[in-house]
Amino acid sequence: MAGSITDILKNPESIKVSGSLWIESNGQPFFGPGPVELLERIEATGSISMAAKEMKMSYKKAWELVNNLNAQMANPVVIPQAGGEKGGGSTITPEAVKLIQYHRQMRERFASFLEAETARLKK
Amino acid sequence: MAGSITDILKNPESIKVSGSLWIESNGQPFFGPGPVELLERIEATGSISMAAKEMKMSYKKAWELVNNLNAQMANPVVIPQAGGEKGGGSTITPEAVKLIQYHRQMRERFASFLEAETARLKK
DNA sequence: AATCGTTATATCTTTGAAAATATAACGATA
DNA sequence: TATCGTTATATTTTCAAAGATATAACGATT
Repeated sequence: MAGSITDILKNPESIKVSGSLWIESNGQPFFGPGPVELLERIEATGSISMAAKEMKMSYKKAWELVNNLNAQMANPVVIPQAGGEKGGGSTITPEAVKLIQYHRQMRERFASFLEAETARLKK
Repeated sequence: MAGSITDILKNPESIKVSGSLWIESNGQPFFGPGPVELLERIEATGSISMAAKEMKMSYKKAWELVNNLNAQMANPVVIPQAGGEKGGGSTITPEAVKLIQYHRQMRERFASFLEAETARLKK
């Protein structure tokens, strides 16, 4: 529409509003898109190392994410076991499932917000 | 409230939803909080180098931001003059003012969204 | 033409984060 | 007790982004 922001851009059709969303605790981010996917893959594979490999993330980083998550929660979201049959593994707790679900819903609302902002930009 | 996400966190009172917002063109971010502040300071000081210094940003980076902005717009947002009285300087165009205003309003709406999400988290 | 502080650009250096590598500890199973 | 693949942790290496530095070009004013 006349008078919109897109009018003053060189490539009006390729424009959109984008963003990122996360949950902070103690002033620092602890639960964004990365940890969500990691938890989901730990649930699927039963292993931190396999989940990390699937995401092409170093085991170290994955382990740090898990550790940080557990530290912020009243009860752990991942139960790791070093040693045992097949060398060990990790399982996620009901709290983790709850977190994942919540984040997914939140992201849907955020996606709507972004779409609305992108639409607004053009009119 | 019982059953909320905050119940399963170690520090429920310090939790909040946070995020970042920007405008993309051609798939890459070109207008976020940094450029906004830079444009505002160029307007105030009449100089890219002074604006950069105020933000403790290298002149190089500031110049790159300005260049990138100008490249994405149908008409430049910053008019630079090398040489002249006092060595030169830069002014911003009405298009720049429009962009700044729009981004400010957008950020206010985003702040409301984040507050609503933070509130939702706790109930 | 000499001066000024700025814009414009190239090049070198730093440095901090990510990745890669290595190694130890673990515990059920056979 | 030997094996397995995992968790747990430290150390080293790599690499790209940021920063620092240097230099040229610019043009109104004097």
